[in-house]
Amino acid sequence: MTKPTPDPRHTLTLRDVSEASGVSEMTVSRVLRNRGDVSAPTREKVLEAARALGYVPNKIAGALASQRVNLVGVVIPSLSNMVFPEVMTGISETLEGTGLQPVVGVTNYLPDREESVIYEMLSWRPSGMIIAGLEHSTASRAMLARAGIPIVEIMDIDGTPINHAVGISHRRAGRQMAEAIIAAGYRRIAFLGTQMPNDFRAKKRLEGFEEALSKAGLTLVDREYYSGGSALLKGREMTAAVLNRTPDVDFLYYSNDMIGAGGLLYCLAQGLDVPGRIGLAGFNGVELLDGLPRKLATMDACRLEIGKMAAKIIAEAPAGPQVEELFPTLEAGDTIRRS
Amino acid sequence: MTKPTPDPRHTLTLRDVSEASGVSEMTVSRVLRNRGDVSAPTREKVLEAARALGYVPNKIAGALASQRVNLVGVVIPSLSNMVFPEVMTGISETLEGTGLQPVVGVTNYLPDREESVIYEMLSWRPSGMIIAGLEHSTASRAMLARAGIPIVEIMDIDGTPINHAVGISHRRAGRQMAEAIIAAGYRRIAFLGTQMPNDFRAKKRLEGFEEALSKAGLTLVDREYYSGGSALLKGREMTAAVLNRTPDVDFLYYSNDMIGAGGLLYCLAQGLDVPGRIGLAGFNGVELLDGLPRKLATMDACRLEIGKMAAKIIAEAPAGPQVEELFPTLEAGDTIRRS
DNA sequence: CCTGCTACTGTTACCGCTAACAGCCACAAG
DNA sequence: CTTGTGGCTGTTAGCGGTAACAGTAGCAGG
Repeated sequence: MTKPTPDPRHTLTLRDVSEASGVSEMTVSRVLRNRGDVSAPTREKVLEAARALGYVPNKIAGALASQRVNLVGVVIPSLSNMVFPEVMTGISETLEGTGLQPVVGVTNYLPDREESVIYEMLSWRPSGMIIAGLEHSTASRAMLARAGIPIVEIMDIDGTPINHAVGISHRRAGRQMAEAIIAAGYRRIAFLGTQMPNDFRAKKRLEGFEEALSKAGLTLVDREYYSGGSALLKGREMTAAVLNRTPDVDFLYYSNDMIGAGGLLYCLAQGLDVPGRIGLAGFNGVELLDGLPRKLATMDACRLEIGKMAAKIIAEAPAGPQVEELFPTLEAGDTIRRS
Repeated sequence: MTKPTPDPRHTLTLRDVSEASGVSEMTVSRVLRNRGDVSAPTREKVLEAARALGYVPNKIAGALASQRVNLVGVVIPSLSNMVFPEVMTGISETLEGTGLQPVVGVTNYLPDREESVIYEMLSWRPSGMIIAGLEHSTASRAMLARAGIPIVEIMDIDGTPINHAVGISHRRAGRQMAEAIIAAGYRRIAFLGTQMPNDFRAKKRLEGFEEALSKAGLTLVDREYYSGGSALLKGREMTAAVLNRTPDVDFLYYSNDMIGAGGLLYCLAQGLDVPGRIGLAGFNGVELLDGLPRKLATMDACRLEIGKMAAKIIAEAPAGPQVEELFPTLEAGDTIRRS
């Protein structure tokens, strides 16, 4: 008489597989991890038993025993703005095949939330962390610094990284855009952006932008902020507000492509001559918008590349700190006058 | 002479905090988890020591010992299409305060990938799983079924759930849209969608749509598929192709709002009378697009609500299976003729 | 025959934490 | 004085795996 089927509600362990296949737990472990030498027949027996039982290894126990966790924490402010999904794609692609796996945490641009997300992630002892931005609470920086794992701060390099960093200079990006706008002959320039005190990158772009303006003896003739809601719609509304308040404005600089697109649609609907009477520019190089009637001027933020390089750094865990600056390209599109 | 500072590279354990504060590891554990009775002064001492050392608990060990993991696996096909981020928002909001935390896995609509994502997640012994769709490989279903945790399949209810399900009937959604279109007097109707054999929900919508057409004695006069690229741009291109090939088409039904928006912009640019000469409709109710010159007809997919209800089921872990059907509302917008 | 080596399998001791239980003390009640 | 009782703290024994090491057998070479 064979042993009765064990309680099917009991979660399986190596011991179950070991008993079912008549070898030690250690051998089962070796088979399932493809590590060490196991004879072909034994291997077959074990795999067969594991499959038959529907055994799923317990990584918690495995990780505790081996002191190795194949997870990489990724901390980003938001998933809904088109920029981070692309970064994630880069990370996933590069991690593929390294045995590492990304785990995402979202902070909604809240420093407190960031701190708790980091804490929570570190408590799972990941093999590395990728975090958007260089601005973190003191506690966050301290936790990361003493975690003893590679930390990569991404998107931005205007500041002091904890360890590694991959990104672009947003300050420079803002400056370059301003220079291009000025060179094209625009002079009465307004800024339209999000009201997010913790979007440091948007803030830096604006700083660089204003810096370049002031170097040319100019200042912003108007500015408008929004928060929440549909970006495209907000872009329309803000644009209407600015045009109404400052009718002689000749350029609108948006903090992102989505509100820029809303503005563009509004200007076209109003029959304004774009880019003759008025020019527009955004930021990000969102592929999503390629189908607009006219191509919005923008700067691509190298998102895919940033994801790939960050993941590469984690996978290779270089000894010394590493800072990689990428250089966005300005795409003038159809909304800046050509000389 | 005081003890020398311990190796700062050594990762901290409860023992370090226990030594630093002069109490047992157990008491430290109790303090850090707020469990059991600990005197106020002891509590203070421990917290102080933990903070000073920068101790981050090891959840791997904790989970193994307590057999409890505060993680909920969420398996979705994609992050870049505006639909799942909103579902995630619903999940996060509801999980907030339950002590549970979502962990996302992305499958890119690939069944093999889905299987490995599920396996990987289950190996961390989460407290529950939320998975998009009802179609999974036999192995996936088996793993989920015997994991002994609540499983919620979301988005769709046209099929047999493993356990719980929350979603809408996509077949019915397609049917309803067709009925509205027919009622508005359109007769020469084309379909434009994605070429994704594994997007079962889009497929079901189309089936329902055609079913309703045929009940009215109609068939699709044209169809066009695409894959990859910028959805807005593809929408334009596909629309151009259909209008070119079938000039007398009078309605374009898109499988999602994004390509629908591209089509809308194209039609408007061509000076076509929308919705007089030609009508358009999409699917999803993407808020993002609210800023378009004209509001595209669509059906909202109840994404936020689905996320919330799924999370609620996980948190409450009801005894019996539970299937929740939600009912999307048709938003006629400005692209279907009003009677 | 012994040695050394390779190929395979088993034993033991943890990994860092928590459940369960066992003290200990002060104080109230009998 | 004994006995409870509640508040607080410590001890012990795992959780389910894996690293490290310890066999064991078979076989080639001297």
